[in-house]
Amino acid sequence: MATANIKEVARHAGVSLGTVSNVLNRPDMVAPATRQRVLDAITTLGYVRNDSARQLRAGHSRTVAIVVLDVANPFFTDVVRGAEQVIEEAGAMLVVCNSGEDSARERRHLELLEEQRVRGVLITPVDHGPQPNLDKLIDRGIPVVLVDRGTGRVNRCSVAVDDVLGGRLAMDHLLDQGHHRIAYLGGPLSIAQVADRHAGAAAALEERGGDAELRVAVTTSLTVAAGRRAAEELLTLPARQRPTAVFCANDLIALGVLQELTARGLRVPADVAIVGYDDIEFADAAAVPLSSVRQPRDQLGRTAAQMLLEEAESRDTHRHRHVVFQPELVVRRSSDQPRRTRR
Amino acid sequence: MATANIKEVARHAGVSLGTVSNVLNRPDMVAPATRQRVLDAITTLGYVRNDSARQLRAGHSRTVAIVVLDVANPFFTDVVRGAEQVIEEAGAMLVVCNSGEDSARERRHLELLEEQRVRGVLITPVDHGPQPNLDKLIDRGIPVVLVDRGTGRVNRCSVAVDDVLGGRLAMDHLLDQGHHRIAYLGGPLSIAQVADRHAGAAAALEERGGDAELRVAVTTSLTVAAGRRAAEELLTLPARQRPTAVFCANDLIALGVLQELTARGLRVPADVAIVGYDDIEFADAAAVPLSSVRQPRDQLGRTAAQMLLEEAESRDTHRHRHVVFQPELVVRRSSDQPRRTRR
DNA sequence: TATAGCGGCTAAAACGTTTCATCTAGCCGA
DNA sequence: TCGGCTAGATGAAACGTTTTAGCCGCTATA
Repeated sequence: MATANIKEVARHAGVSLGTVSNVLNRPDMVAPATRQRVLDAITTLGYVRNDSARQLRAGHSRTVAIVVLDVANPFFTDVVRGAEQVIEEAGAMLVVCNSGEDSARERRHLELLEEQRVRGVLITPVDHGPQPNLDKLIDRGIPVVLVDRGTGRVNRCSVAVDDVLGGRLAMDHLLDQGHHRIAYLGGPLSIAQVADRHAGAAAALEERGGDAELRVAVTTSLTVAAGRRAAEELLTLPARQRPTAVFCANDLIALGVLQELTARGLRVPADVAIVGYDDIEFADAAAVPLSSVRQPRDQLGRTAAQMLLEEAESRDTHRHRHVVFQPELVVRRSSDQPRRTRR
Repeated sequence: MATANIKEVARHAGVSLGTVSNVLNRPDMVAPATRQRVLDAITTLGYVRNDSARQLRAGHSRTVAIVVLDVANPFFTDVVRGAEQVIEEAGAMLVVCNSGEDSARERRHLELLEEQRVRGVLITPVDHGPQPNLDKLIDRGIPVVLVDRGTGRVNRCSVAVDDVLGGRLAMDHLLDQGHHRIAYLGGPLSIAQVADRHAGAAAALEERGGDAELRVAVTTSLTVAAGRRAAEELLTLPARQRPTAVFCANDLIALGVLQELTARGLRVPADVAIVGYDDIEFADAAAVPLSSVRQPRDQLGRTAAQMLLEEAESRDTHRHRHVVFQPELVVRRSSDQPRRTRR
């Protein structure tokens, strides 16, 4: 059964085509009796609006896209949930595209989205350099908001979380607890987040002066296994040189460290304190609940979506903004034990 | 700058409008020289196809939707990745919608998707009962494939994984290892998966005869915390009645059990063996790597997508199918130790 | 030499909306 | 009685494609 169109509805209700459209879009412009007749016709015919035609007329669609690096990554899933909320409240629709860290796929997605004349694009781009694809979108008048990447570009909005501050928070906490020998575990340093978190930690240490030292162990990846290996390394040190606290670039590494240390008979936090990063769901559920730096992920998504909608509404008066959120340290058992200052 | 349309391209290239369309859609129908002229015009004008117009003409879009219960759930993210792969290979686009287990949102999504005349819908419906929304879609000629839900409806395809078999596999394994006192932990039983996995385990036990016994402990949720509580309960039993193996309805529970047992000084698997379900990423990374029943999640997505595309291609000749996949037991350390039969 | 066939192209119709300029009928005030 | 006004409804144009019927000029065939 071919779907009924607006013309059939009009005929069925004995009105003109324009009237049906008015019922749909500006219901109070049409007399109640007529309106009811039209609505009846709509239900009896099972009429459903044709969005293509609507979009064609309008010149743009009512969907917003978000292009993420990995749909399965909890960071992005939370961002998506936040964005979704805002977009849906605005009566629009959010479509999620997955670039899978593949710039060819990213480009393909952007092309399709452009063909669809989407209202705007939230994106964490695969590449860090110049982004001709995104510039093209913007030239076409499609607003783009960068998520967690390269704040500061002049022709688009962005949202991000301050990783340097995150590093600071973790380090300040460990220093407050009285630790003097501290390690930073994470890598590769080519990942901006890893480098920033380290920079923050180092800066905090610097500022506090004192005699505390920060040992850096670069891992090859941000996985549980890498964390275990790093912990093994630490254990080769003589006890008196061994760090009494480790700050990990993410929670997976931290969990690996936790596992390896307890397996080798060390107590957390009594012998070694641990602070992770990301506050993933498992941080709280670990054998020893893990202290971690939490990023306001869904707020990231919400804000990005709001900025996008705002730009889409008022392109001319819009001024691009770059919002940086502050992370927050969640202290749990893994680092919650002040260290007797013995020296 | 308003986007150029096909007519401008035609004028610019000195050909008719239809020729441009042919260059776009059936390039080899047009003489090489002309084709090149058109292509040049396209690039110099920065022409981008307008998908709305295309869809309007075609009567349907080239996008397929997947509606999941939770974008952040690893099960669904893997299904999405599988589906994505197939859909993209077919030159279409997959949009991910999140119902968040809220049937109102689900309905809203389906309405929008219907307005968009999507090519088809993959969905794990929120409600188990009759599904008038889906029936409506199908009446309209939009193919629907059920994912991991209510196989056997006659007017749509479905894919699922055999949870009963999964329960069997786990139980057979534990019996093979020589266990006689076994516990099943999970709940609430109102969740079909939880009930099915138990049913499978019970059936396996039944068939094997023997004197082994299965103790069932119903938990209130499928979380790490629930697993810990369940383990605590088990520990109140006198050692001689305590199960020597537990099969958990999912990995979160299993991880909770593992944590609690080791915290209380029991060894896994020597004192108690554990088998989980789902084979989440953390199963392999746990303190004691966790045996688990793995579901072919991305294959679920791939197959569902294939069935959908097939149905969309040939609606008339299409026969609905219900594919049930078999799960697979991944044995790791947590259950990898035959038990000396001492009785 | 007439004709059929064919490659290459054109012109026009159609898809289903929204919008906008008009039209009509009814009412009020002059 | 007439002109002006308004609420309500109309009809046509426009959005940008794809598709289809048909045209033109050429070559191969009878």
